Formats: sequence, C-alpha cells, structure tokens
Amino acid sequence: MKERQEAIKRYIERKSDVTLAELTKEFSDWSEMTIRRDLEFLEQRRFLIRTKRGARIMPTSYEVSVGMYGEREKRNCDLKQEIAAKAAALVETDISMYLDAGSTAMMLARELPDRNLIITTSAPNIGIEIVLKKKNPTVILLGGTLQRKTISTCGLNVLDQLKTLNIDTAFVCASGYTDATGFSVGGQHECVLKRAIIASARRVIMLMDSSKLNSILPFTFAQLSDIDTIVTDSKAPESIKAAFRAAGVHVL
Amino acid sequence: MKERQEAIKRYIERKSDVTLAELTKEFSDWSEMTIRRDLEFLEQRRFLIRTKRGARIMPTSYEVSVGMYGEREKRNCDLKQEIAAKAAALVETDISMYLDAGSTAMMLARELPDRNLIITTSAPNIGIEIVLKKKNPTVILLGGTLQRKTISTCGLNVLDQLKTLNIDTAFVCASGYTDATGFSVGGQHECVLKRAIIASARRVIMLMDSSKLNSILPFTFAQLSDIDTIVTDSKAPESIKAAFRAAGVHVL
DNA sequence: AATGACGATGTGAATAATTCACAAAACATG
DNA sequence: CATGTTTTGTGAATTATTCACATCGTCATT
Repeated sequence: MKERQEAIKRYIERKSDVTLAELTKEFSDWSEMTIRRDLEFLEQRRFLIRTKRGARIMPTSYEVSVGMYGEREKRNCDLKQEIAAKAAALVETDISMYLDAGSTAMMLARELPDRNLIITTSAPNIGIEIVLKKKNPTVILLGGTLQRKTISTCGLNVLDQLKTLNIDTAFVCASGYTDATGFSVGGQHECVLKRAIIASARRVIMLMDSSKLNSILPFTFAQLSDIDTIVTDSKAPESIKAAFRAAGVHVL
Repeated sequence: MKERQEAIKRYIERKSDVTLAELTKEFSDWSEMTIRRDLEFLEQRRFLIRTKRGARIMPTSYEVSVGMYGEREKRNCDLKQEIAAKAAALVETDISMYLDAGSTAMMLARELPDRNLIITTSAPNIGIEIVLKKKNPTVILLGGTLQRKTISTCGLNVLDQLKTLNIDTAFVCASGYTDATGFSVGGQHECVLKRAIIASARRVIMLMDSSKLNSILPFTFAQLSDIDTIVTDSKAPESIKAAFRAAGVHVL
C-alpha cells in the first residue's frame, strides 16, 4: 500500500466520514481521480466504504468472519434466518439464557424480543449487538482469550464463571452432525466451552442448518442425548428429523 | 416507521449490501423515489448507510457510543489522536498490558504495533478491533455484565480474573481530574474496575485529554500517587503539567 | 357529501457525481 | 538510453441523485 493511501486511510479513520471534496483539498497534490482510485483500492481491502460523495470508515465489521469477509457469513443466510426466527419464539421473558457464538446465533440475537432477559454469551460481537439495539436485556460476557476465527472468548476459568451463573436455556450452534459422531465443531476451545455450557444448562436447544447435517468436524462436543430440542430449517431431510425424534429430541 | 421501511430494513440486514435497482425490483409496488426516501429515512436513524448505487447495513457501530451516535466520539478527536500516538510509543513488544474502555483507548488500540503483545481489556469493542485488524496480539477480554453506556464489562469476580493475569503496563482513561479530587469517572462499576487494575499493574499510564482537566465526576478512582505517567495533549495548561511533575509523575 | 389540509408518492428536468478511455508522465529494467 | 510498465491527469460519456412540482389518498371539519 502506498504512502498516500495509508495517509488517506488514517485521515478517514480519524474523521470517520469524509467527502471527496474534503479529501481533494487535504491531498491537493493529487487529482480527484487519483483519490477516487485510492478510495476504490481501500474499499476493496475493506478499510472503508464509499458513499455517494465520499467515504466512511468501515466500523470493523465484527459481523462478518475474518478471511472471506462476508462470503462465509452470508452463506445459507435464508436458512439461518428461518432458524433464528423459530428459535426466537422459544425465548420466554425473564429467562436466563446462553447464546453461542456464530452467525446463526447473531441472527437469533437480532430476532430476540426487547424484554427482560439475562443473556450470557461468549461472543462479544453478539453481546454488543444486543446491548446497542435493545434496551431491556442484560448481557453477560464470558471472559477469556478472544479467538480470531470465531470472535468468541475461551478461558481456562470458564467453568468458574459458569458456576455463579444459572442458565436456564442454552442456544448452542454446531458445525457438523452425523449419527455416528454426534455434534462437532472445528475448534478445541469451542468444544470445551460448549460442553461446559451443555452440562450446566437446564434445557439445551441446538441450532443447526441443514447444510451441516452429515458433516464431521474434528471435535465432538455433544450427543443427541445431551440436547432437548433441535431447530433446523425446512430443507433438512425428513429421515434425519425422524431419527432425532426417535431419540427423544424435539425437532422444529 | 412504516411497514415498507421495516421490510426494506430487514431486506438490507439480510443482504447486507444492496443496490437501488435490486430494491426497486424487490419492492416494485413503489417507485424508485420512494425507496430513495426510505433509505434516507433509515440512514438518519442509523440503520444503514447509503452508498453510491444503493445502501449497506450499518454493522452496529460499537465504536460510537449509544445515544449521541458519533457525536460524543468525535469530540476532541484530534486531541485524543495525539494522545493515542504518544501512548503507543510507550508500548514495548512482548509486554502484558491492560487497555481501558473509552474512545481514547480505542484510538490507542488502532495505533498499537502489530506485535506480540498480551492485551487485557474490559472493552469488547476494542478487543474485537484489535483482533480483526492485527495478526499478532493476543487479546484477553474480562468477563462480566456488559454496560450499555460504556460498552465495557464489569463483574463481581473481576478481582478473581485479575489474579491470574500479570499486567505490566495499564493504560487507564479518566473522565475528570482536579487536584483536590484526583482522577474520577461517572460510573461506579468502572471506578471499582479501574481501582483493581491500578492496584495490580506494575506501571500505570493515565490517558486524559486536556478538556477533562479541572472537571469532577462522581467517583474518584485514583490519586496522583497511584500513577506513573500521564499522557495528555498539547493544549493542557503548563501549570497543571508542572503540578503533575512536582508529584513525581512523568508527563508526556 | 363537499372542502381543504396534510402527508405520501410519482414524474421528469436539472444538477451533480462517477466512470471510462485515453494520453501524458513517472518509474523501473535491461 | 530505449523499452515496457505503472501511475496519474483530463475531459467526455454515462449514470445517479436531487429538487420542484403534480397527483393521489386520507382524514377531520363543516
């Protein structure tokens, strides 16, 4: 990245919202066209977004996961939305609930009613989302090391933290499921956390879109017997849903 | 808010980035002009930002504090930037540091070198910022209840959490200072947390822009004798800086 | 039921911003 | 120094946005 582009980026980061006119005045050694091209360049790298007559900083989009920026997040967006809506209907007022990390959980957070709820989560982005958009829920963030890939915390003392929290309903996401291996995820730390949550919650609701059925990830954290309800989408094959029901799990 | 506007908002929230053409097609019962006006309406309420040929969702801007949206954040932006730059120069590699909540701390986070650092913070927004923008630092988030106003956590067991963390340098922000009252803040919880941090850190660096000098807030959390260095801006009156130095505090 | 005030919506011209193709300049490389 | 490559500037062509105004529908008042 060029010196000038860095400078423009810094300038916009400070001002947070600038017009092209302002920039051409500030960087008058270059033409408008060059600044334009720089903005385009910076937009491609996700440092900012161009608006009609200028640009704005991109408030570090914690919504999208790192790497494929937006790509991964929007995948199966409709399915996840459907699941989130169904799951939100299960939330009662004055409940103490746990909300997992992940894009499905983020959507559930958005669908949550603005009521008196105690929401514990290991995903700081989801916690912030709730606190900024709703007035009534109380959000409790679990502490620990912040993982880059998942934007969730995990700590050696999660168990201690959970000891003082009484979680009624836990909404947990899984990245994979097969009959043989149960529910699995890609990260070891997540696995430990999910197990702890499942062990301490009175009721466990699993959120999983149909694209994750019949796939296996490195770490298994739960079996069918550990959960009460599974919320999935309309594309989930009836055969698997029947198998869930046969194991005594509610399927929505 | 009208039905249609809600629908547009939801549509954009799902897609995250839409063109006007796409919207006029989706909401073909209305004219382009009406959609335009709706986007303007939604932009004013901070639900999205309009781009050149459409709009994007506003990824819940955790950077700006609630309420005055952006107003408060950008106040004295230049002063804070100056402080952040000076403070960043004090950061050594391989250090274990604490970063407070607040807009000055956010700016410091941005100025931090992309090195091997252990950064503990009670501000999840700052933690996410670091983790998404830099590759090398390790971020540790303190757990607890997420405060709406400050976007920082505070918990009954902060002290327990700090016990296992050895913080070398703590960068702490204050909202007010007078000779008589010392350093003060507006919230009780913050006050408790800051005290705990100051007690456990080897070196305490206070960040405070000159607009906060000579103002008093409800809760005092530190005296001059508790801190090692104070970083302020060039507008700070020489008389106060002299008083700081007289008390054995380094002033930058 | 007629009237008028009001807000919401649509229309097209006027304005402004953006893109594009190309030329000139700067830079590097053998 | 000739050559190819990248960066930058220019103005015309294109496209998007704004604005003023016309229309429609709703609702309260007479």
